[in-house]
Amino acid sequence: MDRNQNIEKRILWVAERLFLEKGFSGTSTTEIAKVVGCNQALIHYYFRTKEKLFWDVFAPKMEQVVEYLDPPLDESVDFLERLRNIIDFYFGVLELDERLAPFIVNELVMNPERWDMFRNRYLRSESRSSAFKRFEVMVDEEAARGTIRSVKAIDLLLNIFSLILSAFIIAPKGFASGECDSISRKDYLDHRREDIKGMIINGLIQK
Amino acid sequence: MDRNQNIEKRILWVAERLFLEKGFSGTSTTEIAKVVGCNQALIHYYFRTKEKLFWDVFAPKMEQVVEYLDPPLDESVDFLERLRNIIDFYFGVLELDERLAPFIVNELVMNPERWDMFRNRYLRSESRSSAFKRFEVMVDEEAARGTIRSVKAIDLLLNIFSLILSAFIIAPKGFASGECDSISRKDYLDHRREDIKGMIINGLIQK
DNA sequence: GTCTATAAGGAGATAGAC
DNA sequence: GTCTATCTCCTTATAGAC
Repeated sequence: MDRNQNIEKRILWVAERLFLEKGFSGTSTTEIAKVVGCNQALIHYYFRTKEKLFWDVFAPKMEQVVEYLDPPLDESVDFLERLRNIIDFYFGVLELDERLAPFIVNELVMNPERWDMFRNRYLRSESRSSAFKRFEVMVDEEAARGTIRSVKAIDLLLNIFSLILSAFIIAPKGFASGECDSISRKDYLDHRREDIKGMIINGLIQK
Repeated sequence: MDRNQNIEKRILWVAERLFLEKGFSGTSTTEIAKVVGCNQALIHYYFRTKEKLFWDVFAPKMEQVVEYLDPPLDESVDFLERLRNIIDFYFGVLELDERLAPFIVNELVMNPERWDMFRNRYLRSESRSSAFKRFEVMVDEEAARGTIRSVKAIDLLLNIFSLILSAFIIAPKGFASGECDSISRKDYLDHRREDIKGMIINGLIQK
């Protein structure tokens, strides 16, 4: 961290780190101040409340994540390859910062008010639903052509998100009872990514 | 609640409900006392600390969940049918109390010390690992016979747990952006259970 | 066994000096 | 803009009367 940045930015920077690591309620403004190297009153001078600080920290981050919800759809490859790319893409987003998945589940999904706010701010937009519609059309066309079995796009997306999110939530904690203690986290995640792709693709292929 | 039960049991009963609904840190001993109808000091008289109360509440519940980790394996039906039964079984366990999945993620998986404790107490036992070994042998045999594609048992289990847990975590909050607001929660869960079974089974069938 | 009272500490937030 | 001091509230936990 650059100690010469202005304090407001340093507060944002530290708050982001602590919120991600210890959660919102697990982080006190006092602690943020201590790490920043200022006093606790200054946090409130700049951001008034802790909740507002939270949104000031994560609004830009969420914008960025929502950007990612439109993965580049390379039209030159077939549907299954496109799907593989999408999975790689989402997985990659969460891999950029491994604290992101636990954060999303804990602070957004688990917290009704925050989730509503997030949903209204970022998921209800025109571009959002049209992106989903495009995906839906793509899946329906493919099913009609008989290259994949008939599935609803929403179910497919839920399965994909479930598997990817869980890879970062469940697994790091050694859900496998010692099975993945010996291998590195990187290897573990690589393995999960490939297995999830295999799972999804195999589940779609027409028998 | 039977108001005539002894207070110790009523504290356990109330604590369980509040811990499940509002999480451990979101529940104060003061609030538990208020609901029980006694004073807050009594909580500490019986359970000494809040953390000990937590384990006294959930140890029996965890015993029960771990029991369930050995689903009845009906040897008279084929492997895929057995797998369907297993998925139904796990899904049913979480459906018994829908607050259980969020609780497991929030209080156990997300909390390193608790997870270690849970793991050491309940998952590292002899019967636990031998149950997994039996499952592993079953999967390996089936793959060798060629009825399913070759998968590692641990990957299969991770995928199953990921999908089931997420069904209770992600979905209730309307991940689908309005898509599942209109249908009942029961319908939603039924749909997810069937879709997950289809997904897993389809992903296993040999091409 | 159950109570009141209170200790001891931490939280978020604000007032006001500089 | 940054500080100290403080307010108010709430937490877990304990001491001691009954």
